[in-house]
Amino acid sequence: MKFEAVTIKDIARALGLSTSTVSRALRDSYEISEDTKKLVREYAQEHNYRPNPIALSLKEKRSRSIGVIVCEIANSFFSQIINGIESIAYDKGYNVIISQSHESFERELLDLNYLASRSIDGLLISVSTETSDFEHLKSLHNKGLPIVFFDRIVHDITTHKVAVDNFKGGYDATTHLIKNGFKSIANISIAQHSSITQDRLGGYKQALEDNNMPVNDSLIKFCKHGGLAYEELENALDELFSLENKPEAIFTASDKITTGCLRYFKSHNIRVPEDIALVGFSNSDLADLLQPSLTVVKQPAFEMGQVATELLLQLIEAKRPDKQFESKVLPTELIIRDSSVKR
Amino acid sequence: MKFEAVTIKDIARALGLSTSTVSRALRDSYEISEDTKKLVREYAQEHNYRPNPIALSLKEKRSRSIGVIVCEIANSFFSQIINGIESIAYDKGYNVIISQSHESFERELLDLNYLASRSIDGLLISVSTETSDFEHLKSLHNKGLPIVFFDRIVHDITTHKVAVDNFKGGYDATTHLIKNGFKSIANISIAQHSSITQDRLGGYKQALEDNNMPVNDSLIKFCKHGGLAYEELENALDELFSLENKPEAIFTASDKITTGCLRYFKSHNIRVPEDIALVGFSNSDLADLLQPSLTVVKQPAFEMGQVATELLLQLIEAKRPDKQFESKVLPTELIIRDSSVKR
DNA sequence: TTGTACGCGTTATCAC
DNA sequence: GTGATAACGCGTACAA
Repeated sequence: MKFEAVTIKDIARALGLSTSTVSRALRDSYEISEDTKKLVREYAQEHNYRPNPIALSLKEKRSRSIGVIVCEIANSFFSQIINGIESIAYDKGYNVIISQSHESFERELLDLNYLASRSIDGLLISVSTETSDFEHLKSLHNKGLPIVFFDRIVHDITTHKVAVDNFKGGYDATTHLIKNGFKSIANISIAQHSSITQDRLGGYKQALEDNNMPVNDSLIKFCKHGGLAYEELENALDELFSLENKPEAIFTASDKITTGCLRYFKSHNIRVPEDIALVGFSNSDLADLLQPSLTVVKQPAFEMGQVATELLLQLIEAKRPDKQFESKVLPTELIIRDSSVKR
Repeated sequence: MKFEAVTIKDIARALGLSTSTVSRALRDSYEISEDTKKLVREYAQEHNYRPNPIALSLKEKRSRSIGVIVCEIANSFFSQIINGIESIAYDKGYNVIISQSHESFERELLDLNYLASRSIDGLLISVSTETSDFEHLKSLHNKGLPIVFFDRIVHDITTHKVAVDNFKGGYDATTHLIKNGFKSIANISIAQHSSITQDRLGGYKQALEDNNMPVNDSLIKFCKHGGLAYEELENALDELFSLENKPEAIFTASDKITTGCLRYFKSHNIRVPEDIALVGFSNSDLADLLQPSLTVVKQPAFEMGQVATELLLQLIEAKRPDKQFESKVLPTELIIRDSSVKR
């Protein structure tokens, strides 16, 4: 803080002691007499002494802050994750510094640079949809920066990872559509190379195969930029709806894309589920209140944030570099509502 | 970062110079010869030297980080605000440390304590709905911590403040309902003492009066805890619907309360707007996709975050303590959709 | 039981 | 034009 805080030196001067005595008294060292301790403690209490975290950081070569990079804060899924991150970090006395990549690789590089320059002790990251080159992360990781990946994983880098069972999420959603009688089922995901796309798409394909249905590539669309810009999704949907074999249902693999579809349908007077059914990954609080209420694959976002943070802090506070890394897989939940059920 | 970063000392040793020379060379001091500068710059570049922000903080007695306290991150309105805050802070090289009060006074005290102990240079806060005692903030403010209030303002403390024209927002929403033929109009807000409640309720009352309609206190409800718990809102609605003179419309004064009403109506099979009309403050991205699409009073949240941050940084970086404080008032926008219009 | 001196990384001041 | 030194706040090895 800008205003003058009480320092150990101030206390020492006021009490006619040396700074080391005061320091030790405050840390309840066995070397200090009870009388002195009491004196110091009372003075410190009264003047609201707080150790200066910056001085401590400099000394200990750790900042007690962790960096977080997500594509967007203003997105239910990620804000719930951040909530989970904060809940753990706060308890352990760590700062959380949040940066947004806005799904841009370039911006992710800037963020990373910024965070590195802020001396973070560790990094939690869900890589941007554009990111397919991981050198920037590898380089930092090799220099010793503890990293934990969550949501969108980087397989190339060996460290802790936390995600949901994306394959099963995709499989369950697609199976649900099939069981409800929908024949041609489209899939819209973020960039093709993303780990979540790979897994969710894999589940989608497996479900089709298990039900002896063909996998039709013209029904599979990717939004390279994560559908952050509506136009991107609009193009994909325009293409799907101009197909001879129009889809009867869509499985969408991200929050933004899911709600974007609803918006497209509304503006094109396409009825859900009569004209087309919809199941999508979404953590929106409002899914039950939408028109129609939305069948979703929901992720335990809060827990994901918590688990990732616990792993990161464990990594940071480990005495000897750990060589055993975990890849935690959390369950998804299929919540069935009106958007996917024929009336 | 945990891993060893290159320091000025390292460069000095490697180049056979003194640390002061290196420091000056890097800062392009006129005292240093071009040759030396070039030598130092190249070495620094090559070894990716970054000044240690912690050491700088210690020296400059400023942390280049600002604290933010909001009730919740996972709320469109506040996540948009945080977006605005980050956009400015990032540009100016400041960290943003976010804490959530979860609408609890006690938690707000803890947050404040935590942030103060992290040596923030300034504070942006929208006080919790429970907060009616401002001594904790006054005390920090008096000690010299720059504070800017946004959204939920504290009038008792003289500093910069940023909010929307809440009175007009309430007035416009209520007037809109009146013009659409609704007679008995209820109002549900967060805690009565909150600045936004005062202003929005004021606008509501004024609109009624301007249209020669009575203000009926039994139609005015407060959610002391901000409606974070659904039960609180449920009770308020139960009471409203058991009135002899049931409301024909509701004006809700916060995001959580607005969508909570929709949820209540849905579970009670109350049709909107046939059985009851609804207009509420909300910044949800999904308001247009809800059932029914929601008439909202929308706030320029992103801008609010930006303006508040600009004012705070101005305060922090001011040479001499400013005595001229601004209270910025941003416009609200009434977006009319189906929830408030008789069919 | 208490005090002195040093180092963390940086810059400002003073000296040469 | 360059170097040595002190200072920011803290904890601790070493000295007394």
